[in-house]
Amino acid sequence: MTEIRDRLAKLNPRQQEAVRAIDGPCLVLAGAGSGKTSVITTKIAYLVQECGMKARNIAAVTFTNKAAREMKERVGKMLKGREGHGLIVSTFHTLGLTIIRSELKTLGYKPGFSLFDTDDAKVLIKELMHKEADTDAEQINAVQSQISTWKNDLILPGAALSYAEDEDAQYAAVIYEAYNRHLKAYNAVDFDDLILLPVVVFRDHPEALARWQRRIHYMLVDEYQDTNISQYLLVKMLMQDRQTFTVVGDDDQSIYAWRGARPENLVTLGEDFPRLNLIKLEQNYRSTGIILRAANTLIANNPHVYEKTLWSQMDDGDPIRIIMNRNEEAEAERVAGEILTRRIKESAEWRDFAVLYRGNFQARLLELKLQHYQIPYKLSGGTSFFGRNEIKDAMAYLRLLINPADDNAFLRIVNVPRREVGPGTLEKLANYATGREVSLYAACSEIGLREQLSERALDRLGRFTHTLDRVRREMDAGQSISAIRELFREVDYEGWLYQNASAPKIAERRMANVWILIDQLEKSISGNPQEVEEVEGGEDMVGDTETGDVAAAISRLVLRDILEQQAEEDDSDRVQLLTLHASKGLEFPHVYVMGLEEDLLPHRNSIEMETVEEERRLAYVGITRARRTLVLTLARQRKTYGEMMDCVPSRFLDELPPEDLEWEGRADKPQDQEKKVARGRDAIAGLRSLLG
DNA sequence: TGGCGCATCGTGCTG
DNA sequence: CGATGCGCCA
Repeated sequence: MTEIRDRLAKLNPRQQEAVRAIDGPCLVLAGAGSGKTSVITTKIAYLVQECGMKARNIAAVTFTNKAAREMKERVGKMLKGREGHGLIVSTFHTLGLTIIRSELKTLGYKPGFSLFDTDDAKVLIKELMHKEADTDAEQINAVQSQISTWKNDLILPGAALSYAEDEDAQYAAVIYEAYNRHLKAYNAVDFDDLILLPVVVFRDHPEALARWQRRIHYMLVDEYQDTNISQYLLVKMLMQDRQTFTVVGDDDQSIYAWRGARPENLVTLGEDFPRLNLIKLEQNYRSTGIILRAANTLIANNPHVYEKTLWSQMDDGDPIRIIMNRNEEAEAERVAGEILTRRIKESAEWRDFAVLYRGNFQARLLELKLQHYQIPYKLSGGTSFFGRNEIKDAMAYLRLLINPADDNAFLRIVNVPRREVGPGTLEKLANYATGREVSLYAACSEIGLREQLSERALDRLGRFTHTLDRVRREMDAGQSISAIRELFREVDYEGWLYQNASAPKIAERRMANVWILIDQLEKSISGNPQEVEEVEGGEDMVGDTETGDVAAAISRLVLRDILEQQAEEDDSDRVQLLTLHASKGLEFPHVYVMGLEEDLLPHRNSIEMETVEEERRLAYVGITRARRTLVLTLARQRKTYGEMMDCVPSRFLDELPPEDLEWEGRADKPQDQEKKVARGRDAIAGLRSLLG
């Protein structure tokens, strides 16, 4: 028996059916813990080893880096030698980036384009809005998220302008148009463009689509319920001719509607591909009977398109414990104490425990308690590294080296460290650049600028651009990383950090962060030069010069594709602290979910927006992460914005089967009474606010 | 130009 | 309560 047949034999009948369905479109409705990752990874191996398909013609797409990494690892174990060569396993965004890189010319972009993260985009939108009127942060956020929504829905500025109904939408559409225009001038794209632009280029250039259709013969999409319209179209376009794909999803785990996900894509798929083969995976291999029952009971409160009932052969296991605490500090204390004792009792490892919560801020108190007990933990979702000013500065330097048209990067660092380039100089420079229709960087070396600026100002700008020009030449000569390191020394970025920091230690730390970033860059360039090969016969192939690799690596840094790898390698034995969103796709023997309170889970915004169903799915995701024991905690009082507030237990607690629950810290009847009164009060307050 | 102090506001989730 | 941001003063 071959290895793959052996592997297949270990799957249950439904899973085998899902693996074997290779001739047409296939939708696998996979409940939590039903082994969907096994199905995807086995299917990839099956396609290669049993069906003779080349790995380079297969693309598996996920939503998170973590999921992509895990899948790569599992497939890597199955495919031997060069069998896996050229296989694409990546996030939607990374795939989009690769497509854009291969179709640059068609799209009208230049090599070395910048990738703007949400912060970069915000800076640009803010500037565009300030030209119109005085604006506050809230308006900026509103416009930014509106633009993002349009891009996710594949609505281009022209369409947005003509469809915009009210004045606000009209205004947002005007900014949208200007925003896109500026991005293009900066030779930059944003996160949403990574999906949108491939769809647009495929739509407008059939030969580009054909190139990629020749490259990808079979597609597998994980977490399909999380796709937005643009992502769905991307898959649909690539697969419309061959109709050979497998998408795996679970509408009960759709928790990203807030960022444009369309779980109804599960239904649309059946309409667009009538031959669709629908396979349900309903056997759960993960959780105890009680945990699974609780999950089923909870989610039964939501409407369903596809009915599905998870079952398991596991024992009932321990009851679910619900621990009510005096306040959020007692809650954190309790969770830390629980983990400490339970680890001994169950002779478990630290890594067997996960603490899940709604918002990252909830982790702060817990961290203190864990530190106090000297419990090792790993905090996930730390976007903090890229939020740091020194990292933003460093990224701006890198971007400007690769892409001189990136005015945003230019403006961030032209005077960092101080070069005595003030607002006056910049305004004149900007006016001149606008008039000449060139970038700020290019404008610096134009003769005409001499009439606008003083000798001194010109000299300062010149020194800045000459330094970067020289570094760029060194990079072209193949000395990228050492040239970059030398650049930071030469501009004395460290000195600037020391000047600005309140303590030398802080400056030291910040400089170390910059070196970490550059080390990562170096590793990723020497480690895997081009993760995905370019399409064959692509006339617009990205040259694989070293600067090209640096450019690609920088983009991947922005996508957090590289740095997390580092964190993951350090898979030491630690308690995992995660948001509920970040926990999707993972499992742990012992799970704690904190803060089961109204306004927190469900989140208050979701109550106001009447999207509590998504919060219920979020709770469902949390519950179904647990293999053996599950503990839900809540606080009677919680400090919000520094003010003590009374909390009401989450409605989701009432939706669990009471006989499987074991309450702690709840005085029986009177407490229930109080709860009802409080909830009534809440409802009245809600009504009042509705009536204005 | 820089440093400090006060005020304001938020704190849901991701690539 | 904390972080950020702005404005005022040196």
